[in-house]
Amino acid sequence: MKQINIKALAQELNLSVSTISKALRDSYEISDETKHRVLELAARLNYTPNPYASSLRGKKSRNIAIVIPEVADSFFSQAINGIESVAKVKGYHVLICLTHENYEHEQAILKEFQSGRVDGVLMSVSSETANGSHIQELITRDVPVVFFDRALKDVSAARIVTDDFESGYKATLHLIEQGCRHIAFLGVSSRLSISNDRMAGYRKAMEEEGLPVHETYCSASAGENYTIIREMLQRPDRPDGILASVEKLATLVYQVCAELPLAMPADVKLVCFSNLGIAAMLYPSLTTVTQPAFEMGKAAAAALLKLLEKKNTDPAGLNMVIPSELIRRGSTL
Amino acid sequence: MKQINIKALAQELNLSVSTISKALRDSYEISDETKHRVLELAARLNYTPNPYASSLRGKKSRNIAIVIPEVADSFFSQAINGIESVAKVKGYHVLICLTHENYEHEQAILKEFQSGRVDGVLMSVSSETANGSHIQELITRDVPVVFFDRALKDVSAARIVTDDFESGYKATLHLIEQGCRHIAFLGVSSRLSISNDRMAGYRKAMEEEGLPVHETYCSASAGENYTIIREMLQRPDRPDGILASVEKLATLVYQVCAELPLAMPADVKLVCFSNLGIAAMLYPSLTTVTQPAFEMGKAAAAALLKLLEKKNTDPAGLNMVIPSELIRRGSTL
DNA sequence: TTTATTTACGAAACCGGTTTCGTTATAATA
DNA sequence: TATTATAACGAAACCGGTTTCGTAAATAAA
Repeated sequence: MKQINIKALAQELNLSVSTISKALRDSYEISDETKHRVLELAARLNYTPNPYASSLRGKKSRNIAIVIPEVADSFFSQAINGIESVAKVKGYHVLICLTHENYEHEQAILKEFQSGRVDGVLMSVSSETANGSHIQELITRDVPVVFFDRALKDVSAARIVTDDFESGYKATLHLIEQGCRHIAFLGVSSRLSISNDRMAGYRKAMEEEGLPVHETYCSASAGENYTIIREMLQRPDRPDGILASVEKLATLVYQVCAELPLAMPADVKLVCFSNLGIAAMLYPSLTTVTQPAFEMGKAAAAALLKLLEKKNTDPAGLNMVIPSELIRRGSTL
Repeated sequence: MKQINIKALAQELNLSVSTISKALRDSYEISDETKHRVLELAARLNYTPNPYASSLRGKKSRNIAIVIPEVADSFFSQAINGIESVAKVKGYHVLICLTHENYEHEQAILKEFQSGRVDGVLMSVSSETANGSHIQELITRDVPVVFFDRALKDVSAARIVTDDFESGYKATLHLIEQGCRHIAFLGVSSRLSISNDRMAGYRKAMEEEGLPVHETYCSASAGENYTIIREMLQRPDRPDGILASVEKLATLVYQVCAELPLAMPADVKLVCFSNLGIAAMLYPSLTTVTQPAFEMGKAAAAALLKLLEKKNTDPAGLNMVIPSELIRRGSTL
């Protein structure tokens, strides 16, 4: 089947391609009657404009990218829905790009974006990302970037985050109140603001109570993390409380506890940053720090669109901190 | 910052744009020395080709689309990873488009694809989708489509599915063996093959045992589904077994049972089609029919790429049925 | 030496919209 | 009536790569 393009419409109506283009874009130069004829024919022939042609000429793709570590995570999948909900009404398409927590992947993806493939980027950096030169490079080339959740401190871009420090602090206090004395913090990366801030909140709470801090970093590999958690819980001085900074780690704690076995919450209490809808149906039900994922996605997309629409906006003015909620459930009670 | 394009490279090296283009594409027409100079400069200036320009000229976007109802679902998020893993090695980009189980959304998305935005489409149709004219139209315009998991029977396209009938049959037999007599099937749509086939397997098992069938359709709205399930479980003749065809419904069953309260598995036993990694940590742990999501994604992407590379391939020859696995856990034992 | 090939490159058309800059009627104003 | 403004449209440049075709110089074959 032959693709119908603007030229085909022009021939059919005995008009020029420029007239068709203007009619489709509702230009004042075209009479209402002609516009009507063009629109009618376009609808009848099921005409769909070639997005690459307009992007090439107009230097605008009307695409925005979401760069995230993975989709199989309740926070990210809900954030995607939030982003998509605002992008759609503004006529933007969304490209989802996965880094799989890998720095090289992230670099390669952002490098590609220098080509003009997208007008702007929403990102949550990978746990391996140590510096933001690849992000800064993109911003230098006039592709605005908005961080959501996982931001880098050495890049000046808008950031939509939660109150990570306070959440870490409150979650730790909650564990302490429930009687924990050896509380371990499971982070994902020493470079990540979310991990650092949550850990700082944890550390403050521990130090206020004069308790020793145990900070452990996990990797992107579920297998390695399993080993780390298992060894940690097998030691004689094993923790009686765990604060896990990402959802993936909570599953492993449940698994290891079931295997050893250790009873939750009697032997070990667990709090996890998570947006899992079924947290309440786990055994025991999981105490979570739940982030406003959908709202964060919406806010991040709104910030990016503001940057795209008015170039002279100060990114720092778009920063937002949206509070998380500590939901106490069986794993700590 | 000025975008560097092929013309900039040409001026810098005192060559023509065609020579640069050929050098970058490793054409035999260009001497090794010139190629080397071009590659070196391109790397030094961080040149990234404009994908829209090549797509426009070449009529190939090297983009494939994944059209699915949602991302917040363990099956789809794992399938995405499978698709992405094969697309990446073949140099294709992946666009994820969400229908939110809405037919109009799905139609609009596919209509857009008539523009040449993507070279091919992988899709799992929405639960509202009753007929495949929008899909057929796309295929007519030479955009190949491959179904994965949720296929439409009236569209002739390659389909990568699981053994839905057998899975439904086995899951139902399992419930019967565990003593259930009033087993309800929770489907998502009477038009969907997965729902129909699973239901047919359920019906066969029930009829073989001379048991009455109870088929209920749920919608895309969690609120409505909650009401449906709650009313079903409050009736005097409430089911003592449930076979849920999608993950979202299982969560609601847990919730309703906790509220009424009904004990699982004593009062109600539950089997659900799901890929949730934490199914084993639920209370009670969830008996699942687990699909090979990652493998299905890989197979679907491989089939699509085969269609893209050799036009004359028969779609029907690419069909695959990959078996699911019934994993017996606490909710039925 | 003459002719045929090969090598290495450039000019220009092309992809399909968008936009600028005419141009020709017609209407409005002086 | 002469002049200006306006309405409605077309021709062509343009976006940045890709590809076809042509060509000059170097090399090989006759």
